[in-house]
Amino acid sequence: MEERRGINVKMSDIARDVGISRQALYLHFASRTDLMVATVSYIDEIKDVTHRIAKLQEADCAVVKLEAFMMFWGNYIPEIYGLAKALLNTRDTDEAAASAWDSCMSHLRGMSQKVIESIYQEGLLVAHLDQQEASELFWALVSIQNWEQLTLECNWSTEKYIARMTASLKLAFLK
Amino acid sequence: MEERRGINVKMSDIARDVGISRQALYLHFASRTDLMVATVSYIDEIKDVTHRIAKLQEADCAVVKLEAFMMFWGNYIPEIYGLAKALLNTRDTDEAAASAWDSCMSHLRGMSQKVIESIYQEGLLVAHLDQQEASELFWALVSIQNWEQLTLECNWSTEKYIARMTASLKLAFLK
DNA sequence: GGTGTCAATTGACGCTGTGTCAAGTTATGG
DNA sequence: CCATAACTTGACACAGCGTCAATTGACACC
Repeated sequence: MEERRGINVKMSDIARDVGISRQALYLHFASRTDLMVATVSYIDEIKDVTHRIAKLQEADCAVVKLEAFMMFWGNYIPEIYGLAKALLNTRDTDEAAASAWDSCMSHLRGMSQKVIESIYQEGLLVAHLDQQEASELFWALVSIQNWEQLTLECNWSTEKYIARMTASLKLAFLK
Repeated sequence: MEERRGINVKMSDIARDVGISRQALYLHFASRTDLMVATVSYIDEIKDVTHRIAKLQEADCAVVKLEAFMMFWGNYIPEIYGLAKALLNTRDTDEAAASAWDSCMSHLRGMSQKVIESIYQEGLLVAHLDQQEASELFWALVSIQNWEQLTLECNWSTEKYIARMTASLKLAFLK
């Protein structure tokens, strides 16, 4: 998935790489979507995502929290991009893939909300957006699709992505 | 395409709607991708897009140009979203669809560049971004995927999208 | 009225990729 | 030695795209 950036990865490819027959994959996973969903959970566990996210909450001010979030997220996306892309591609034809994606996205949405809430509580949120609007916009701006466009199509490095995005988010949301 | 938002539209569906047989579609279009590409051109022609875009250049200051662009673009996306989505979905498996999409996107990129250039020339561009970086970021922010996320998933109205996005773009790019 | 052309029709087929099924093989532990 | 679990092979159904051959119907032209 990561090698091919989630595109053109067939069950037979996976089986070959793993060293078992295509059919044997179905002894472990009910479907292609099921395999992807299981992989998402596995990666979350492996990379200790829950813990890393919890640590973000320790930031002592909103600006630091925003910066910490972008540091985490900007470095995390490249690690999961292929799988995310594959899930995204499957989403339109497969209900289960759609809800798996939505579930991942709602986590991200929750994180955006936390950041915005923190900004709001320090009285730093720009006047023209309420908390919900700001969260939603923030969520859109840090979406994987935007990362994809900036890094893969515009050749931004991870560092550049993090730096420019962080700066722009500050301008867009902080008074 | 628009009805179903570009998802699950088969050649047989199109043929049935048009009132001819599936196979007859291939007398007019070499492939599904070819049909979509032809439709893109058709729509561009019908909606007089080139003309509407040219008019944007008449704006007499950068801020007005940015506002005019968002007015145009925010109202235009809903009209072409289904087709765009279909093209986007096909992109990963079909080279021709990919380059058709890229061509559309490079138009948008050109428009972003024009807006940013205008801002720069009036000395209003934020200091932490050069012209190219700003264009690329601008392009990402006004992407169809962001529109999709905000309007379809967050239920923003077209007006809300235009208003909030315009305001945020100003904050992010103008001194 | 006959003829040629063009658009469309029907029915069949090949291809890819997912998912299923049945029958047979191999390794391991009791 | 046997039962079980994990895996294998080969075959098949199904959806969707794209192709092909044979046929039909309408229309213009002479």
